[in-house]
This record gives sequence, structure tokens and C-alpha cells, in this order.
Amino acid sequence: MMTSMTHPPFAVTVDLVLMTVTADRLTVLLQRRTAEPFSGLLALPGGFVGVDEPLDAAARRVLADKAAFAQGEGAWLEQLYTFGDPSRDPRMRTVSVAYFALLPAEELAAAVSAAEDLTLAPVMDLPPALAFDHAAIIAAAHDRLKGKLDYAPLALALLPERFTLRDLQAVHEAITGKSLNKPAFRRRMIDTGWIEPTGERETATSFRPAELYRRKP
Amino acid sequence: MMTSMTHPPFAVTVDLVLMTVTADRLTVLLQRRTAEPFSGLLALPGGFVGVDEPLDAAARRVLADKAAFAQGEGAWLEQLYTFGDPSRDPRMRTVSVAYFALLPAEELAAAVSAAEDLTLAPVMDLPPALAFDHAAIIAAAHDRLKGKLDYAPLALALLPERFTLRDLQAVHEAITGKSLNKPAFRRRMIDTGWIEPTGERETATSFRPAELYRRKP
DNA sequence: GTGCATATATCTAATTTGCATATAAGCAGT
DNA sequence: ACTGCTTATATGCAAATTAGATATATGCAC
Repeated sequence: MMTSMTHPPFAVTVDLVLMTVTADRLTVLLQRRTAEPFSGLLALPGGFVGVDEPLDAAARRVLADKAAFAQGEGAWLEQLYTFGDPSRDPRMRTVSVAYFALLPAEELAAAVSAAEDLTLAPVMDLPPALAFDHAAIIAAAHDRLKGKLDYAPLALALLPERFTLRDLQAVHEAITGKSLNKPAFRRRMIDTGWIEPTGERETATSFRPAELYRRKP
Repeated sequence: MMTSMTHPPFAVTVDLVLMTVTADRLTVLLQRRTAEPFSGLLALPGGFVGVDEPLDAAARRVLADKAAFAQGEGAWLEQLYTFGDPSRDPRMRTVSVAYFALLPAEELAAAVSAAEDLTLAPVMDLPPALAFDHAAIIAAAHDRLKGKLDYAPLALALLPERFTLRDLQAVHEAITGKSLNKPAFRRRMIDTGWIEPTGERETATSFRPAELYRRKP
């Protein structure tokens, strides 16, 4: 590994913005720090990138570790933005490649309640102080999520395999903070071609049960 | 500067995808390499990030250097994506933060013809072999450009201060490769609120001169 | 002035979208 | 079984947006 004056050495990390929707609220996974700097504050989960590890693989490793499931399969994962301000980490010059992940709440709940240091914080109402520049990273992730919602099947990554159109609308409303017109939303979603009806219906409702949909392959 | 087994040292570079439109073609600035690896091939201009240099500043430095104008003011510049595959640079583990820049052809022409090693290559018809993963980076930049064209005033960054609606349409068509309906395009652009008429008209046409528009502040 | 090329304005049909209404389906109580 | 309640789903219509075609305007060359 060669470094020199013209190739100054950097530490490269990945930070993971793992979002989910529970109780109609968009939340982000945060981890309580125990070490300096920012000890005691909440931070995004992350880690150093290995010498021979691709960036995506590092992000997937962090995801699999925190979400406690193999390889983070099925989760939405995409690179978000790279933060490299010289002052962002007081210890050393660090460049952090932020990744953006989505997971259904059910698949995350067990891992979060099992780990002492993990919490889900509502994105619309974050703790006043977060470690590093993580508040800015979360804001960037929320912007990306809102921006892509209508062009990519992001919301489906936040729902279980089978879901009703009401569930889907609740996810959209939790992300944007705006309430939507029901028939228009239904039409728009069906027209995207991202979902298909299963023929099954939800159970244990005290009213007419809605049809269950699933992602199209 | 602390590095260790758990903080392996990386080289961090910026690569610049500087695009412009000349003769109704979208082109990208490339530089002929004289050193190994990939000596003799064309590559994106780039450079190592300084120890105390913010990423954006490094990109602006490369831009100002190649485009030969102070600080790259006025040019559109945004971070694109970060490429960090372990095999992307045979010399060492390098992470490259790619930036995406737009400049009017007039402001670039002098610098390009003055420099022996710089060329503008058409994006739709790139040389078959480029250095490193630069073909993929250019493809990502082109995708970003196409994707944002309707939501952000990107095309205006490719035009001089005063331009006709015909010029603006030509830029859109060069980027997307699709021809557009003229009245619809005109209406759409005026409705964005990004531009305003100057009251002046183009000169030296052999037909009815079009009104000159400019960016709104 | 006439002809030519292109700019700009106007008009109409088609599509999309928002909203309101009507009907359907399940459950709980009587 | 019937009534009432709640929500799902289908249908209908008006408003807004968009695409395309057509008509008119304006400069220059001859």
C-alpha cells in the first residue's frame, strides 16, 4: 500500500441510513456511542471499509450486522452521497460514503429490541444532537427518499410481502408528511405496474377486508 | 494522521466529468494519459484530494485547472457518485469521488484547443477504451444529466448568458437524443420560471430573429 | 413588394388528475 | 335475519395539464 505527500492517506468509512416505517412514522436506526468522540450521543451505524472490500460490500456488511440477517438480502440499498469535510471527524481525515437502506419494520423489530444500544428515532423529530455530521446525512437520505418515491418502487421495500393499498398509502404519507387522495393514489399505484393483486384478502378486520397485493417480479 | 489495521489507508481522488454541448452534440472533456497505468488512453481529468482539502474544493480545483478560469465560478458542479472497487486502480486502493460539471462550450473552447492533451469526445460515441472505470463514470453522469433535466435548470449551465428558446431546445435534444415538440417545449420552459425574456433579439439571421432569454436570478 | 424561413400565438383534442358519489363486503349488535 | 357501522372498491365527472396542428408575425433577400 503506497502513500506519500501526493497521495495523503485517508480513512474511508461507510455510514448507513437504515429507514423503516412503524406506527405510520418514518424512523431511522441509530446507535448510542460509547467511545469518543461524541460518546453518549446517537449516531448512524457504520464502519471502516476493509482494504480489499468493495464499498457496496462494506455497506451490506454493516446492514447485515445491525439488522441481524444474512447479507441484508431483500433490503433496498443504494449509495447516497459522500461526506468528506476535513473537520467532520476530529481524530483523522475521514471520508464517509453514506448508504441508504430500507427495510420492513417487522424484519428489523427483533434486532432492535435485542440490542441495548440500538433505537429507531422518528425522522421528523430527531434528537437535537447527533454525532458527527449525521444529522445532515439523514436529511440527505430523507430528501432522496422523497425525491425517488414516485419514480422507483421504494415504498415496497418498507412493506411485508403482502400488503394492502391502504398500507402502501400510509407509507407514502409517513414519508412525505402529506395526506393523499385515496382513489387517485390507488389508480396511480396500479398504473405503475410495480404491484399485482394476489386474490387473497386481509383477515381479522371488523370491516370489509381489503385485497392483498404483492410486488411484481 | 492515524492509520492501522482497523483503519486501512486509502488514496482519495476526485474525477471530473465536465460536459458541454458543441455543434448539437453532448461531449465530455478527456485527457490523454502519459503515465502508467493506462498510458496513452483517454481519461477523465482528476487528482488526489489534499489532506486538508474539502471534496468540493478539490473538484473545483480540478475544474479551474482544466477549464483555465478562476475557481470555476458560474459552472454547474455537483457530486455524482463514489467509485471504490478494489481493482479499479492497479497501483493502490483508491476511492474516487466523481463530480459532474457543466459549462458553455464558449467558455471551454480556448482551454481545450490550447492544451495538447485535452479533447472533447462525444458522449454518444466514446472511444472504445478509456482508462480505469471512467466509461462507467461517464455513463453515470449522463444518466444523472438526463434524469435531472426536467427538474433542475441544468441546461442553462450549458448556454451563454443570452440564448434563444431554439438554442435551449437543441441542448435538451443533444442530451436526451430525442426530438421534442416545439410549442410544447417552449411553454414548458417558460412555465418553469427559470428564464425570462430580455426584450432583445438575435441578430444576423436570414429569417425572423428569435427573442433572447436569460436565466432568472 | 414577393417569397422564404423561422418565430410566436392560438386553438382543439387527448390525456391525466382530483374529487365526489355510489355500491360492496365484512362484522357487531339486536 | 336484519340493521347499522366501517372501510373497500368501482364509477363518473369536472378541472387541469399536455400534445399536436394550424395560423399569424417578422425579418431578410431579391
